[in-house]
Amino acid sequence: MPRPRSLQPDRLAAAAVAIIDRDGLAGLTMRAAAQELGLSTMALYRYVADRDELELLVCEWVLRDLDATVPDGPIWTENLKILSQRVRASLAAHQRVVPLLIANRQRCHAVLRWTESALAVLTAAGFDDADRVVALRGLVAYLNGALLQESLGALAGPGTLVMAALPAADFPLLRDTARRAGTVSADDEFDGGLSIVLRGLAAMVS
Amino acid sequence: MPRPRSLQPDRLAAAAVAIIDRDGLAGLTMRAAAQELGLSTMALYRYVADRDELELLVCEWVLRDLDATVPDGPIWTENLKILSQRVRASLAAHQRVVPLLIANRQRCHAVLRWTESALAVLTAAGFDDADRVVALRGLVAYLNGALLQESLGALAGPGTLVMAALPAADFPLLRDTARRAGTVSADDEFDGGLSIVLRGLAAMVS
DNA sequence: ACCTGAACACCGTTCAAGT
DNA sequence: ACCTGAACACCGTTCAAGT
Repeated sequence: MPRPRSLQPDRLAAAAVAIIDRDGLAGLTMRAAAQELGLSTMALYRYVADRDELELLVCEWVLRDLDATVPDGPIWTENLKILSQRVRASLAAHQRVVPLLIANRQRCHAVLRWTESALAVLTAAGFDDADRVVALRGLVAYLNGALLQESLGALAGPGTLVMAALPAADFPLLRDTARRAGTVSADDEFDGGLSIVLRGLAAMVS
Repeated sequence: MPRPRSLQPDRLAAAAVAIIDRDGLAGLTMRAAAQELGLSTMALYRYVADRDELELLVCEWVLRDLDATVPDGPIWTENLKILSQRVRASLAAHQRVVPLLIANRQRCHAVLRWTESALAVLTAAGFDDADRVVALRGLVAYLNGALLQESLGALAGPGTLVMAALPAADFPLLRDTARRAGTVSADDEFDGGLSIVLRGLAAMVS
């Protein structure tokens, strides 16, 4: 009579995410995850082959509720905006997972489904061949970069404060811009950058 | 009579970069760096306080020849393009350093000087206040994302091949786009994405 | 069938000692 | 003043053993 598994893969992923949210990416170790679940370290290897697989589990779990259906509004740039904001919303509560998502972007099923939908919007807008490749990769590059920047520290975080304290003689504009940065909300920054990319894409097909 | 230091900080950085180029980021350890230089591990701590400082040294070394002067061509988007391409050119031979650069973006002197110049171009183009913050961060988000994508694997790399082998029933567009991706050069991809962002920026001031 | 604990080959870093 | 080696508290993972 087989003893039932004491764990759902879901619970393992949730525990790992809880650790990341609490202690950061560096806090996620096989030992810490096992302890969070009240298991021995080696018990985890019954559920994942190695640490890499645990990280993939984390990615899928964080995006488990991501709506990857194609928005069908009349303006295609708005549809891309909706898709982009859905990703950001899913990650809002688990920002520090972002580096794992970038590393697993080609293996994570949720990401692949999202990408298929983004391509559907681009295709309907008239992109094809090399243009579609460049458009998708350009959008994804912005998303990855913007989400990563947010995950590494808020616009008003300590790094920006250091720049705000730079000598005015050497870095007048950077110093001034860093000071101004504190007044821009994270939402406005993301949406503003996204609008730049979307306007650039629109210029590509017109 | 003080014994002369057996090492220039430059040589330490160069050795660390050589390891990264050869064995990847994971290959860079304090022990490996010391061995590369024929020193004991602990000798390194006479030159850097910790591993973090070694990584900062790597960032400065890789960008040591980065020209951060402000291009003074008549078209400001072209000037931003030149600045962006200079960064990519500096990193071309050391792509795997990119994650370290992103992590140290607010401490690396070479990055700060570059950013000051990018801001000079944006300011001359008429950006100010919150618009300038959003414009800079949008451009930097694209650059970071694009350079990181390149550093994690070529457009024609194994990850793309996996996507090209996806089931046509579930991922028709992604599969097709991944197949097409192999025909787009890394240069064209980067420049194409950059053009999207620059056109979007131009639309912001007109 | 599922879980555990010891052990191995690694990390970064502290500390006391050598020349 | 500069460098070394042992040691400590960590990693991920292998393997043999327990129930």
